Amino acid sequence: MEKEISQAVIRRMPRYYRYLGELLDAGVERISSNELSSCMHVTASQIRQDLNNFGGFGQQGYGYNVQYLYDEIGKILGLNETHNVIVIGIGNLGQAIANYVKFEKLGFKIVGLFDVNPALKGKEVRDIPIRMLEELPEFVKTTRVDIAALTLPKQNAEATAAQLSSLGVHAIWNFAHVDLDDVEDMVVENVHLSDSLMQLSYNIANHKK
Amino acid sequence: MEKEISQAVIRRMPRYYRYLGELLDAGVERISSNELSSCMHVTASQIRQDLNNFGGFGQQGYGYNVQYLYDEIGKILGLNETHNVIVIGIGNLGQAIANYVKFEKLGFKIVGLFDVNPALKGKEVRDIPIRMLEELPEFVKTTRVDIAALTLPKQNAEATAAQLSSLGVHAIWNFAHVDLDDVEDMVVENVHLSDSLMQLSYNIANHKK
DNA sequence: TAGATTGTTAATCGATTAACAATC
DNA sequence: TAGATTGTTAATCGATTAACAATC
Repeated sequence: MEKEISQAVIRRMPRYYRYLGELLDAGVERISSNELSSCMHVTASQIRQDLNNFGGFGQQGYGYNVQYLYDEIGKILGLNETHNVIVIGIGNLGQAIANYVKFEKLGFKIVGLFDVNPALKGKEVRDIPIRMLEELPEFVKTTRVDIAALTLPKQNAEATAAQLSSLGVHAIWNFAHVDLDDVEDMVVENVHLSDSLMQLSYNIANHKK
Repeated sequence: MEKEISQAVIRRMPRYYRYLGELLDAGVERISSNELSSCMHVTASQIRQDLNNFGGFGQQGYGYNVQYLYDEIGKILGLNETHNVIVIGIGNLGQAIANYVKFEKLGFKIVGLFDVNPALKGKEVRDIPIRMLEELPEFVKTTRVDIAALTLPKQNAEATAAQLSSLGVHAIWNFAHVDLDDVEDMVVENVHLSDSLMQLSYNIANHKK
């Protein structure tokens, strides 16, 4: 890979993927950057620039083959590989994620659930038993874990992240309201729900009438 | 308000708010943009630029008073007002949101829960009864609703959004995996969890070793 | 007053858009 | 071949960083 691709581009890729999926479902075979532009409300120029970061997927005079482009973007996003996911912190949000079937369709498979609350021990979510966090080191010895979803109180997030790193788990989907940028050798994707809600609140207050 | 403030700036405000809150908890009274810069991993220049979009909150030679700046950012984000929130779609995610106490501390109050599934009718989450979606028009007549959280299948999202608009609810916190940009007179904040997961997947695959 | 640090202007950098030659 | 539409270079726009005068 020559040049680093900006996160601004990466953020748009899943959206392309979604629209192409819908076009596929609708039976559309080919599409031009211009047509895609008008349904996605982005410029055709941006679409072509974004895609050409990864290669030339289109054909002059024709446009893009929807199925082909969909598959290629899937590969770019790493969706050709299955990802094993564990969820740490089985409160409401942790359960919601464990239950979200949609993720499995994208190749993200929940393989383990962990909590520190003994009352939850052995309970199941979608046939997956809740284990105690202390069993984690043992667990990762026998099961590959690609991603840990952290849905736990922020007080415990940093220590857990550090432990995960030492156990060889190097990607975190972080729902705890704390930054984990400092963790050694870790890829982190943050979902800060309260930040999102505050943004909404700002935009409500400053909505141009 | 003179010039529009960019969403890039707005996105950073909740993060400032969080760090200042933590400094407050730690008993810190004043802080310079430089100190804040080093703990937040952003440039001091950006901090000062961001803040000065909204006014001069600091003092030369002193820095910023933490409590004052915290309060001011809270006001900027509209957190001085209480927001009444309804949740539409009481699956796992809807329940998780209804249960998330943290939001109440920020002034977001869950006032109603709605679903289309009759089996849920009358069940309660944190003392709030689940109502049928058809009761929504009646409900908004008696209760102010500032924000609707949409945690429902994407098939129903667009129609529900349109209905909300017609009922006078003009802000949506959207968890459905569909874009709602076209809805008349509506402020939308999207939380696309699967997009976020795909971004993580990309960054795992392209993590520089 | 001297030192520190802001608020703000200017310079740089990067991302988006426009234009067009290449080519299917 | 003519028409369409890409891939890509150049132009523009906006956001970030640097610099410094203002001032507490």
